[in-house]
Amino acid sequence: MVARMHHSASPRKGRTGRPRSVETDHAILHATRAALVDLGWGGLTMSEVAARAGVAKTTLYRRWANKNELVVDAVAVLFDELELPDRGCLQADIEGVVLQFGALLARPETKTALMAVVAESTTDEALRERIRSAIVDRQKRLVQLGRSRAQERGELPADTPGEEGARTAARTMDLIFDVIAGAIVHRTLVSGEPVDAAWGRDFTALFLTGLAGLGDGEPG
Amino acid sequence: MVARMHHSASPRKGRTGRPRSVETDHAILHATRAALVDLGWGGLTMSEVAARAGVAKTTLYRRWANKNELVVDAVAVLFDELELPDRGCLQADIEGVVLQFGALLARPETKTALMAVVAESTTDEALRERIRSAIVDRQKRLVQLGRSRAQERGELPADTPGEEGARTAARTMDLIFDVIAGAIVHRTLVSGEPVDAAWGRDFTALFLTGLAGLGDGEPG
DNA sequence: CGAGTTACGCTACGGGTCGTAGCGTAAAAG
DNA sequence: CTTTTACGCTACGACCCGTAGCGTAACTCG
Repeated sequence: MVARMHHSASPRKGRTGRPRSVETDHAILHATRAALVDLGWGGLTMSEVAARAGVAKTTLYRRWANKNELVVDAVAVLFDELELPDRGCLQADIEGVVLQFGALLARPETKTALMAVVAESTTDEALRERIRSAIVDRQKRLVQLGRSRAQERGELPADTPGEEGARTAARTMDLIFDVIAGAIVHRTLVSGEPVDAAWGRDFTALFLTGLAGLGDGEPG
Repeated sequence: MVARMHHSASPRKGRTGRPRSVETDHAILHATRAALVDLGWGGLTMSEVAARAGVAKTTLYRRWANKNELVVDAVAVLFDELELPDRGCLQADIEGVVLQFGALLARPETKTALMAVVAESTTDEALRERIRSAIVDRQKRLVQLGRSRAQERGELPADTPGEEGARTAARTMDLIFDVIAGAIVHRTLVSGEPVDAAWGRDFTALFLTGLAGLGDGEPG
């Protein structure tokens, strides 16, 4: 993890000179999200963000090298909202996190920004790493938590001990994550349909029992 | 479906004047994909595409209003490759289409372009519609085909007749589509991992039998 | 307190892209 | 040959990018 000189790793206590204003940090990130809502990704400019934040454009470039990194940080904090309260059973936990993530993606700033930076990350390795540490890892924690919680309840088989078991467990985690997050993202952004309670039930049913077991449930 | 005057709806036989060159069409779309590979979405410019295609920049703007629409059309033809040969059983059919779609998304031009235009489409309704008709609908046809094929085999229950049954069938189709496509896209673009045979098997198992039935299969 | 150090605002700049207008020419239909 | 449309070329104003230079503000250390 290379500690760039960008943004606030920590105020570096033994540091001389005028410190960076954290208020300015927040103002910039907030202005970025607001501009994202109004203008979308393509219409977003550094000048616009600077103007909205009441800050000189040079101040932006002292903290972020380009638009991509700025937007990642601006959006990343939104993912802190994600939580996984214990709802008693695996099905309820999944439905809960699906609706949460769906609501997060329904917000115009995340909707617009997330796919754009992911697209850019395909040709920018540093950006990909920033996205991973700032966003993806936070989501994955939830998957891990939900899975181990279900294992404690006996709803899922415990991991096979040993190196091989750890590998398959990791693979399963990755698969689960891609399926859940991918479906929600695709539903929201590509299909353009809302992730509501009904869809959350349908998805969870498919996810838990598979395609074969689908449609055997209640009609409502 | 508003018929824009853009690109080639059809040569309009009873039309006077010099016709548009279809070679120029292809040259531009090909140049767009090539430039996308080399420069990525952010680095792509209309001037660059025009130069690569050996065409005046004005010719580009006579056919496409902006970068987004050009890229959608340039990438859309790649989705024509998708097919669904009958592999005998539902599981094999799914694994096949998963690998196909994964291979398509592994190509740098699709990888880079797809998410970018989807991101833009969140603030551009016309672009969204263009994506839907040019890309999404082609994929959805495969889902429909695979499902009805499985129903004929008796692997899936037939649709309930009547209006209500049609609605739930449509909902199920949408759900299936979002889950499959979403997982592949997420795996490829966000997680940055390949959609290979092993992952295809794992995903299909999860998709068919659900999370509960996962891990009971063969260890290899 | 003053010296050193860093952050900030402001202005200005070269370089690049955008999307369009204007014009002359090329290729089709009648 | 006339009409109509497509094409290439040039030029243009508008905008954004990212940086340099400079004066000032804020904080630390001696």
